[in-house]
Amino acid sequence: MVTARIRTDQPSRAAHEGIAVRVSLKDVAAHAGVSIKTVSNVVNNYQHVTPAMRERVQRSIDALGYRPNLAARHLRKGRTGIIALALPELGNPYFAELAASVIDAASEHDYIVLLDHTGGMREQELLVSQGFRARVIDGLILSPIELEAEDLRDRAQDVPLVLLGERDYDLPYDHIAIDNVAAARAAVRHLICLGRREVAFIGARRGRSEPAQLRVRGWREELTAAGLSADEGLVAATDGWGHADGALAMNHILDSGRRPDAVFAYNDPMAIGAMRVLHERGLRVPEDIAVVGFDDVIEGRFGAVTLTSVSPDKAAIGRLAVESVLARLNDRAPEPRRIWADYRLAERESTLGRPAAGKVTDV
Amino acid sequence: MVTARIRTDQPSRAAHEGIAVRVSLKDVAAHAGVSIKTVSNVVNNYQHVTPAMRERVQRSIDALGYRPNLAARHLRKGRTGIIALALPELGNPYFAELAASVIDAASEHDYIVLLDHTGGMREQELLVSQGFRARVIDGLILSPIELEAEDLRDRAQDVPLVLLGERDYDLPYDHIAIDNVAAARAAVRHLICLGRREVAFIGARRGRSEPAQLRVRGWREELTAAGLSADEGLVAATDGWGHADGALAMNHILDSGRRPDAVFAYNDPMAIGAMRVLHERGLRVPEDIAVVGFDDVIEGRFGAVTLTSVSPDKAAIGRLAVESVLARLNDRAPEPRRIWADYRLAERESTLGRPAAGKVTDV
DNA sequence: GACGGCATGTATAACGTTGTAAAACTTGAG
DNA sequence: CTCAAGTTTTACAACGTTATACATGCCGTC
Repeated sequence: MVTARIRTDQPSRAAHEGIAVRVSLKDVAAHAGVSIKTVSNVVNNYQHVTPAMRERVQRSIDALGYRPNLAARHLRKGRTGIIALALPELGNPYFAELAASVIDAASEHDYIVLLDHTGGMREQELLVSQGFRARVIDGLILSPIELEAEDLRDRAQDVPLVLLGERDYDLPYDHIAIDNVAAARAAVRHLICLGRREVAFIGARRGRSEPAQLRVRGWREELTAAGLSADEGLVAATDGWGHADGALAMNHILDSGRRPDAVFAYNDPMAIGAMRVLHERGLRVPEDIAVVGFDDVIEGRFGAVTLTSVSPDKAAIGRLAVESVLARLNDRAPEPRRIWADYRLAERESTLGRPAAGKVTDV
Repeated sequence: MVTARIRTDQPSRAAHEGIAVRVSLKDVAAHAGVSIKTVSNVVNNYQHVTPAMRERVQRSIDALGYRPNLAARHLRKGRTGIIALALPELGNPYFAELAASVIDAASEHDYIVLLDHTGGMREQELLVSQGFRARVIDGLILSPIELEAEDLRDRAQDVPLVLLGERDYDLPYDHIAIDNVAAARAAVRHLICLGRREVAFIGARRGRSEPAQLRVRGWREELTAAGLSADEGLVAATDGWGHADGALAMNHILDSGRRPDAVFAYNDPMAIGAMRVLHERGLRVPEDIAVVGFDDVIEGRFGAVTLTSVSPDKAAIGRLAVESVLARLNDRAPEPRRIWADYRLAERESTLGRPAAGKVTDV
């Protein structure tokens, strides 16, 4: 069969007219009357090329509209220029914002991001970590939820892996996170300083125990340190981490007859779900119950009651994750590191004495 | 330099121990004592392979832990198995949810999604549409904001392009969207049926005119059809489409001395930003001012006042987009089509007579 | 029992790129 | 002028895969 490729005398014109033309180094070389490798040298900014030659070849490149074939380059070099980012859920705005920050950071290094989501399910996380979902990647940034250390232990080390988030493995991989225990303690301390004495925790994960563990621990430690009781009856387990889960958990606590004067939620959507329930039940935030969330997502700043939240430096996390992956790719790979990103506590109406009045706060 | 590849007598064992081993068809062929192509045939489920041979080769594949090299396959076949999805913003939960739906749909066809975001900036959209940001893709799904028709007209037709969203081009590309004019009219009609007479529109785009145009048009048409005046003084232009922009716009309208009895916002985040302002100014929703948003993002269901919103069928949009791209890839390419996705109006507290009481609504 | 036809397996040549090594030029010193 | 020591360019062989075309073996049939 005749190859379906279209060649014209004036490919540049053809290209301009929108006809598919694939131009290879070979074509450029022929056009410029030099060898393929010389063209390659020009394309790759090889040092020893005379300005005259560079000029001449560049002219042909422009004329033909040549663009390197990445598949071939990849096959040859073993690099794709793609890193994968696997997150539990895109629906959670925290992860969406994180994804944006990773994409931007990667793009600064001329890397492109392949995005995947696991739903926080071990099965999916396993597939991702072993590269079965995306097999064209130079590196992987994974934010695991259910994955166990053992799942990662016998992973083929083909592509470098960087872990994100709250899970705490003892494994030879870079891990980027904020200090969850300290951050949780800061949040709870803030509540205690407001005079709250019964602080509920919403969002311990039902079933497998690990996720949220660190934040629960922070909650427990801080209460204990303050001489208050860390009453496990005030810890509400949930199946997921969405608004609805927060609402369910809040209802559950209130239905059990408890009346905490503060709630610390695993994340913002859950805190907002909880606030909705409080509103429905006629409980005032923060007068009756103060609420603190985690992640500082944008929507927390625009509710009827704006939400106090632990605010991780998402931009830094994205940047650090990308840099870690690329460092390992380029063999500048030091010992596996635990990298702590910054965070702060963004205080808003949900923990203030007086609720809103005036202008939109803290945008 | 010696190639860094490690080969052992028992690669499977090595793989299990996490040592990087790259196994090619050649290795499998040697191991099974057959030709490379035969192994390839097995891998590709070629029809004419005896069960015995298939069995034997498969055994070698498993033993060596062979996995096809996608770069090579791509180079040979001209396909990557990757489609790109370029959205304006991931921070907007609508787009995040849409991304999730595209990823899922793609994964059903064994395709992987490369995600990019343009910030809604023409420059970025141009780069994306011409494939300068991602050059390893089989197809592109783009949700443009500022891009003009002319920008797409002289695009090289290398990879199929499918357009998403409100922009309305007369170009030979598939376009998937809901009927924005009709949806906007439905939203405004709903407000009118509630007895509202002064309906403001928030979110006409400042500067370049196109985006939001269809929704503004729907607003205008429906008001006119109802015999009401489509007062352009009630249309607030904004720079972006976030919560803060909605808040600014709402403030702007109120500061101008107008007191509309309803607000129709370009999207949910803007509607929520507007509601926050109304709350700060002591105006009640819906009693004083009813609010309708667009996109039906999850957070609209958990505010103190839940938000009525136009709810596009995001799953369908994602699915249709992926199917369109793949159809065009496989040459089953009919005439460029405009495909309408479903939508409905999700009615909630922000347009009800009486606000919440009872349970979390409509999750 | 040779022969067409079919099912099965194989050798080889691409795909477009870059690394290596060697060839072809410069240049400047003796 | 020659030759050594650069600098610049070239030829060629990979990278791992699949398409093509061909070789083989096995039927049943004339």
